[in-house]
Formats: sequence, C-alpha cells, structure tokens
Amino acid sequence: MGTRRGYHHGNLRRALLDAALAMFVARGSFDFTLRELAREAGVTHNAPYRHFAGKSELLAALREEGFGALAEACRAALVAAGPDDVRARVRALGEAYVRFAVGHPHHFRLMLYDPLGGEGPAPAREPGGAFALLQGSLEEARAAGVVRADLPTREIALAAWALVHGLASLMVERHVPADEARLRRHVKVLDALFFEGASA
Amino acid sequence: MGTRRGYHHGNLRRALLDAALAMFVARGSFDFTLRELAREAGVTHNAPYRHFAGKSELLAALREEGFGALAEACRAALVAAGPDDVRARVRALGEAYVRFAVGHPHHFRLMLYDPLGGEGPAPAREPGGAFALLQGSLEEARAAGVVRADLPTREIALAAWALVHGLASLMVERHVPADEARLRRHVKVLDALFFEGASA
DNA sequence: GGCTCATGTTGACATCGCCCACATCGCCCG
DNA sequence: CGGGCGATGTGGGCGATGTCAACATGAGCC
Repeated sequence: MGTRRGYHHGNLRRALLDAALAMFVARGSFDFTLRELAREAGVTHNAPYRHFAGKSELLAALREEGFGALAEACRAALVAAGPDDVRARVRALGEAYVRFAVGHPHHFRLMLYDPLGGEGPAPAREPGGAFALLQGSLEEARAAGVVRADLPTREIALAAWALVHGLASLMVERHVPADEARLRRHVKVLDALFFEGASA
Repeated sequence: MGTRRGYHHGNLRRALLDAALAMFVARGSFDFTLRELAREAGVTHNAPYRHFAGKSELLAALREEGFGALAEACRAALVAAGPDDVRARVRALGEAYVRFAVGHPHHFRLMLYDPLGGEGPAPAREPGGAFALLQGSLEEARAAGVVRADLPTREIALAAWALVHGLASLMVERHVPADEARLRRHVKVLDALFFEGASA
C-alpha cells in the first residue's frame, strides 16, 4: 500500500481512499479518523488536507466512485445479457443492482448515506445512472410489447427501481438475509410482476 | 426543555434524546457531540454518561423509539382503513410506511443506519414489526382471494416490503422527489401489481 | 541551473470522548 | 423523623482529533 519512495508519496489520494474503504470494511461504520488514514498511508496527519478539504469531501469522493462502479456493474450485466431478450435484460439489471449492493455493502451504504445536504433543495442525484439504464431497458421491453400494458412506463420504472433498491437496502441493512436463493427468487418475482406471460 | 430545578435535572435522559434529534434535524448528520447535548440540556459534559454508555447507545435508544413510532403509525393506518376492505388495508400500510419515512427522514435514516454490528451474525431485526403487519395483511388479502394467485404469499410480502421500503428510502435519500402525488401513484402501482381486478 | 508550485511536515489550539474521584440529593428503612 | 445509601450530576484530567498557519522539500518546466 503506502510504499512511498521519498518525501512525496506518489499517489496519496488513492491511498487515502483505499485506506478509508478498508477502514470501514474492518469496522462497520464510517467513523474513521483522518489522522488514522494518514498514519495508514505513512504520512503525517496534515497531508490529507492537500487532497481533501475534510472528511466529508473524502467520503463524497468515495461515494462518487461507488456510483461509478454500480453503473459499470449494471452496464456489464446488460452486455452479458445480450441484446435480444429485452426481458432478460431487465432481470439482469435488477440482479446486478442487488448483487452489487450485497457484494459491496459498505460502498452501497455510503452511497445511500449522503448527509442529507442540510435540507437544501433536492439534489435529485441518481445512483450512477443505474435508474436511467433501468428506464431505458424497460422502454425497450415496452416497445417489444412484453411489459404489462395497464401502467405507464415511467411508473413501472420507478416501481422496478424501488423494488430492486428496496431489496438491496433491506439486505445490506440485514433486515433480510442476503442469500443467493432469495435474490434469485426476488428477480423472478420482479419478472412476474412487470411482464406478461410466462418467463423464459 | 432543560428546565432543571436544582442539582438534579429531572429527566435528563429524555432531554438528551430530544436534543440529539433536534441536533440532526438542524444539521443533516449524526455527528453531534455528547458534550454538545449536555450543554444543550444545561448539564456538565459528564452527566450524559449516567444515562448512556456512549454515543452509540444513545443512538440505539433513538432507533428503538423510531421503530416503535413506525409500528404505531402502521397500526394506526390499519385501524383507519377499517377491517373490511383487505385490499385497502394493504394500501394503507404501504402508504403509512412511506409517509412515516418522508415525515421523519432523520429517524428513518437512523433506523436504517445501524452500524452493521461488525459483520456478526445477521440480527434479522425488522423495522418495528412493520413487515409482520404487512405480511399479516397480505395473508388476509390472499384469504379473501384478491391477491394474484401465481406467486406465494411469502414472496409477495417480501416484494411488497421492498417496493415500499425502496420508495421510502429513495425519497428520504432524495434520489426521488418526495411529493405527495408520486406517493399516491406509487401506492396505486403497488395495488395494481399485487391485486387482481380493478381497484376500488 | 534556477524558479515555482504542488505536496508533505511541524507545531499549535480548541474540542472531544472517556476515566477518575467527589458533591448533592431523593428516598427508603429503621 | 432522621440517618444513610444509591442514583444522579460536578469538576478535573488525559490522550486523541480536526483544523489552521508557517515552513520544508522536490518535481517539472523554462
């Protein structure tokens, strides 16, 4: 990790982010200390301030990374699902979303846990474009005529997002055991709820 | 608030909890300080330790209260919905859940945000019995024959919970604007997804 | 080769969490 | 009714933290 060669570290920013992530994988919480990260990186207690204005800014950077990773996971799931079966694409998306959350619970929590910005105007930031992907896939599916026709696409998209995000959240917070079987069943339910006819 | 009459405060515990709640309504975060709460309550920096072993224990107490309040809100919604229309009962539950979250975002966040307990065995704590209520209502509905028949009740219950919890979470985290219209539409979607035939 | 600016260091201060011993007071029991 | 005891709050202290300001170092560019 913190293999510095001389006076300068080389890539302290990265090292700090990694240390922070490792820190709250070890504990369950985000209450690490900046000085601790500095020590971990082999640097004095003030070096981090050259890269982040404070703890909150460091967390924001991590959050950003998390959003990126989630979006990437979703895109990867889409290409893995192939372009043909629009219905399978939606399922793949939902599954990837939950799987990311369960696989990176700390990142997911952090992303979820923006400090509320002080009640200001709603930022309306969305988790890494995942919702846009989902909405797009649902539009494909609708165009293909497999989506149930009694609800507008926009509402279905929000419901699908909530369904998936809800399970992810419940599993990450361990209100529901995060086992594979449950995940698969949930995706099937999602399929049954939003699509018409038997699943593939 | 902190109207103490003499050496003793009278109800410091309550005062501290209220102060803590007020504190992260003011800011957006839980990073208040115990000393600050003590000042707010008009006692010295060590008095809180007579009531809570530390900050985490105070937060746990608040969480507990939140769970209680949520369960109460759900029960109230059930009685308000009346005993007859089992389908309306489910809708009322979902609506109450989201409404609670939107109405008490800090409490909801706090409840959501259990420090992960250090990766130990899943506590499987459920948000104030809300899930049990939902499951019960869905069983009523199934017995009445209004629930879609192609999915087991257990799965439907989990999906309904996820759907509702997901929207609550998305709204609290402001990924989705928390307006009334959206809430109502979402409840309608929930109804359409899980029940058969047109809604009342 | 020297300048400059980003990066890291050193020192300092107010504050925090938590530990200690001590003070005060409500309340029970004789 | 009065003494004592346990619960509650006080005061002081220690190590650690976040953040500020001044200084040191060295990489890159001319």
